[in-house]
Amino acid sequence: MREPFLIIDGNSLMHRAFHALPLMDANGVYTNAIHGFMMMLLRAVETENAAYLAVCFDEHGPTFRHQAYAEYKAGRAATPDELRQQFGTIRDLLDDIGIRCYSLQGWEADDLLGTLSLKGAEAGAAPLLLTGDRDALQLVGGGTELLFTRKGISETVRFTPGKVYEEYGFRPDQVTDWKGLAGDSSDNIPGVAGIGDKTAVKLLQQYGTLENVLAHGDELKGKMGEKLRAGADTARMCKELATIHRDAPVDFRLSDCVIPNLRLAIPALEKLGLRQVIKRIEGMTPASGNAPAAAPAETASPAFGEGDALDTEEDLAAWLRAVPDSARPVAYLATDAAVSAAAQDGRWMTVALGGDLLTPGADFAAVAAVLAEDMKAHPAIVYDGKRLIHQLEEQGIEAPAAFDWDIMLGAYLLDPQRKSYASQALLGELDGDARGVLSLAIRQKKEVEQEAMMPLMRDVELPLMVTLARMERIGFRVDKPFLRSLGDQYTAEINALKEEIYKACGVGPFNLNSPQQLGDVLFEQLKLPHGKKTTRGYSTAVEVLEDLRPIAPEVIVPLLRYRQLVKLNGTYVEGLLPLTDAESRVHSYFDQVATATGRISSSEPNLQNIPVRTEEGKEIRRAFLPRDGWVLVDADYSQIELRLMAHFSGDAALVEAFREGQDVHARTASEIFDVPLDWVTPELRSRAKAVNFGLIYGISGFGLARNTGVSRAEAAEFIRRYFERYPGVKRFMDDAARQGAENGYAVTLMGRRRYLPELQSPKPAIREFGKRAAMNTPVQGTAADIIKLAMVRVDEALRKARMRSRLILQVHDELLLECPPEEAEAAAALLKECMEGVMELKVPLLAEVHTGANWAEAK
DNA sequence: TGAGTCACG
DNA sequence: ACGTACGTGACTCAG
Repeated sequence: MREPFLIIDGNSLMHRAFHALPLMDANGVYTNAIHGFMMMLLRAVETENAAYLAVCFDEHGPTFRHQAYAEYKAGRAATPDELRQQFGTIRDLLDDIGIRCYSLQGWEADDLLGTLSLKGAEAGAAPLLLTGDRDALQLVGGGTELLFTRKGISETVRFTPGKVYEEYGFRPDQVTDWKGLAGDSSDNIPGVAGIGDKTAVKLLQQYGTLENVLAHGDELKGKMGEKLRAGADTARMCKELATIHRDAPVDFRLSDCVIPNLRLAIPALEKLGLRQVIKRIEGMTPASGNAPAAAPAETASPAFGEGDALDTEEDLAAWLRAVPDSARPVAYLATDAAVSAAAQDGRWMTVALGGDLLTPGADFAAVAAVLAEDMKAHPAIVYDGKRLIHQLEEQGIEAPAAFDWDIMLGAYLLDPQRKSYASQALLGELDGDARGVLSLAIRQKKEVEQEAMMPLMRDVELPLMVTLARMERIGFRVDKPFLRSLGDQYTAEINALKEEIYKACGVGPFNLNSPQQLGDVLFEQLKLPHGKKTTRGYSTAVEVLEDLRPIAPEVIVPLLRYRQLVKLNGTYVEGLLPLTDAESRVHSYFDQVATATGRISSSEPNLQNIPVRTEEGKEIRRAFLPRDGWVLVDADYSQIELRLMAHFSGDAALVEAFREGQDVHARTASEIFDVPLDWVTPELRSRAKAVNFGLIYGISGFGLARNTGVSRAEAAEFIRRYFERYPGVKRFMDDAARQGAENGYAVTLMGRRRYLPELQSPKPAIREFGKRAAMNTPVQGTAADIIKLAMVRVDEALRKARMRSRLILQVHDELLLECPPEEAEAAAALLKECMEGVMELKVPLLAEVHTGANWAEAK
């Protein structure tokens, strides 16, 4: 299926928008035409589901070929200053976003439209012109269609050849003939004096072309004949003037026109005050506009059948041998049905997979072996390389240790908030084709480079992908008998608690797991005072129940215990056991593209939320074991987020606390409660700790109060005192929020970005949320950068030292190794070294290491 | 499928 | 003038 290639006449649309909209300005810069232009562009991209986009402009300056036409155009009213300025701004804006613009000295924008539509169709796309210039109707046909703007900027009409005829009574190729005869006052083309639209159409319907009309001029009687003979030369000239030339010497590659992430426009649009446009971008579904699609091969390999179902792994091997180094890296995509490859010179091939009589095709293992061999020698461009590694290893094939690029990771770095990184969402129509992977990768590399995230990709995300794949494959051993016996204890106690609760409530059995039914019993039947309400009824969350404990302990105490045990049993015993493999190991999936801040997430099972805070919960950790006879070595960063706060803010007191190795919460307590360090009580320290947490989350008095139980006034006072004592931190927080608003995104130490459209919201609550995210993201995100880099270093160091110890888990600020006992000491030292030495900050990084026979012991 | 709850950093 | 701590995933109920 041909993918829509939207080609916009920039001059036409800017004029159209300028005249349709009242003048608007932001700090003295006029913006009405830009606003209108962007709205038209976005609507067309979205409704047409465009995969490619180009914008053409006139290039003013010396003209040669079209001098006559230019002179005519010069006869038009000069472009007003208020519009002229906007042309410069829109060009910069489009460049910023990465939308391909074409302009060529001596050529009009519509010549470029004509040329690009021809080339686009040749390259396999479906060109769609967007313009308000009727001349362009002549370009319709041969696969090209046209959207003609109508009614200001709000509507367009779609022209196919049939629609042109229906509307005007002549074919697209007769547009110039028509203009030669009837002229076009808006274009300063006179046509033949005395011949108007209707007559021109009649003549063309009879004679076909202008030349033929003139040749038969003698046959025409009366006034019309005279007019024609008199105006013949003018008519020929007018036709020439109206003719669009489709041979402009443009440097065109369809892959250059892949639509970039339009969110990139947000910071610049914000500066221009174009909120409506921003909203429009935010409202777009990822599949439109944000879904860079792929270029079909511009020159397909003649030597090998493209997508020929009979191609084999030998054909792939031969194809690969024929790929010159200059055409590498090669992109690969493996789906259930096929493996395809595409090279930088446009050559590509597909090997269909099969394996039974109904679906003949190559054997995946055989194709995969060829693929892996090539990837080892030449790092490749892939989609979801981690999955590919697993696919290869399942076939007993050694996977490559490095990749050139992964478009899933690329898409994540460029927009970590996307809902989906499914190949369908990234590649659109070309899903399933390596050519799509290749062209998207090319686009992404440019953007990642532009946004200074290349080191993050190269040194962190790409190698980490390989490390995570290994961690997933290795897994974490679980003590099943121990877990089962825990489960039995929980179940017995849960059943007893159930009875106790029913009895205490004085009502028959009801579903304790239903917040609705529980709320009904507690607050309607027992008439206990209710706290906050939820959409469905009363909240039965722990905070609420805790408050009820003194009022109705006979119900609440067993209920809280019940809740705790049900959680432990359901999630961590019964949830975990079915996930173990034949070796009693669980293989968590580490999602590298899941979070907005750069952290990884863990699922099936989630090993990042195994209980630790309560003694009851900690028991679960005893069920996590190293390989038989080995030990676990665990290391966690001490206060990494507060240390980063110290680093970023440079705040003297905070930096000093860490450099001196002080107990930072105690120091904070001493500062804000104005007592000597030695006098800090556990109570004061715990309050100060809450304040420190609050800071990391983007502090608010309300939040601090709610979380610590102190009054709002007290919370506000704590914060006031904190900022008084730590003015550098205050400055950092304010700067973070301000920069978030100015740039439209928050950024980490390694350049990872998170876009913050919330800061543009008209709703204050949403904007406040945006501010907190702007303050938290650099801290949480940099911590993520740091531990990710440490993981890569640890993995590398272990292999270099030829150790058998291996990384098996990451929990945000914690790494876990399983080690042969004789390596434990060395592994612990290596782990500490890698984690602390990962980068040099204004304060030292500290990692605390422990060894144990199970996870509880190693903490 | 979304809301509520709760486990973690 | 407004409702809130930041970031996740699993389980359960109920529509």
